[in-house]
Amino acid sequence: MATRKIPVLDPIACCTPVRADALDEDQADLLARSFAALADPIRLRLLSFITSSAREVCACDLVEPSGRSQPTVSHHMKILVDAGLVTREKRGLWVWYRAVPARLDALRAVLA
Amino acid sequence: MATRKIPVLDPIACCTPVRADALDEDQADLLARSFAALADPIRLRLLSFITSSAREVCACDLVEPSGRSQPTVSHHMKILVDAGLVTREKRGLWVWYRAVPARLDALRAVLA
DNA sequence: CGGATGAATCGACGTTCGTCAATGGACTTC
DNA sequence: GAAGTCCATTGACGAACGTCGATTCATCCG
Repeated sequence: MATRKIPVLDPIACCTPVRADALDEDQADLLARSFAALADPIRLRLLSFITSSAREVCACDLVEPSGRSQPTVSHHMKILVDAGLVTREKRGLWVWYRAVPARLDALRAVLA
Repeated sequence: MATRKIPVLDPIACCTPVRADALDEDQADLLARSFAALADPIRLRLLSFITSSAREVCACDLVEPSGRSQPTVSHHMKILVDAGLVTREKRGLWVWYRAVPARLDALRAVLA
């Protein structure tokens, strides 16, 4: 397959800020999906656990502090990964998550 | 009543960015509510209609371009107002909405 | 007062979401 | 290869959400 697999990232990074111009339906739909990933307190905390750590974070270190079951945490992490806010890397038996600063920058730019 | 009626605004403006420190549950809850207001394409478009206009916007001018019924638009505007992103002012028979730039700034700061 | 108008509220409906227990899959170790 | 560990997926359930038609509320104007 020759096609790039990052269909969600670019349209947001390039679209005009909310304050400058009215959004069309497609832009609004993409952005809404991104903000929806941030619209849950558990996901915000999971994200902050990762972003506030200098490097990456193991999935096993997210369950206990989040106060949710392992399947629930896995579910929320999938949503964050699908939104492009976090990357997932499996090494051996463990999974490691990293933040995607550029993605946060892009969302921040939309609110300018 | 002597109590201030802006319980949602301040805690967000003063909380630390997601990238710097882990959020506690209360912070995460407040922030999630704010982002949830942005997590719907109709609301994002309604907000952009207002922010992209220099001044205020009449409620009657939001129904047709949004493509939703009047009760639905009213419902979404209430959510935006409750989130502090927009102010609502009734003058005579019409209702006028204004953006709250400081609120967008505060949310932007959280993603820093 | 009485009719007209713009917007909020209500009631109902189908859809999506957050959650967990149970299960399955991938990988390591013995 | 058998047992064990970590994580994802499935299935089910109640709660919350988005939507609209009908109604109510507030305001203006004869």
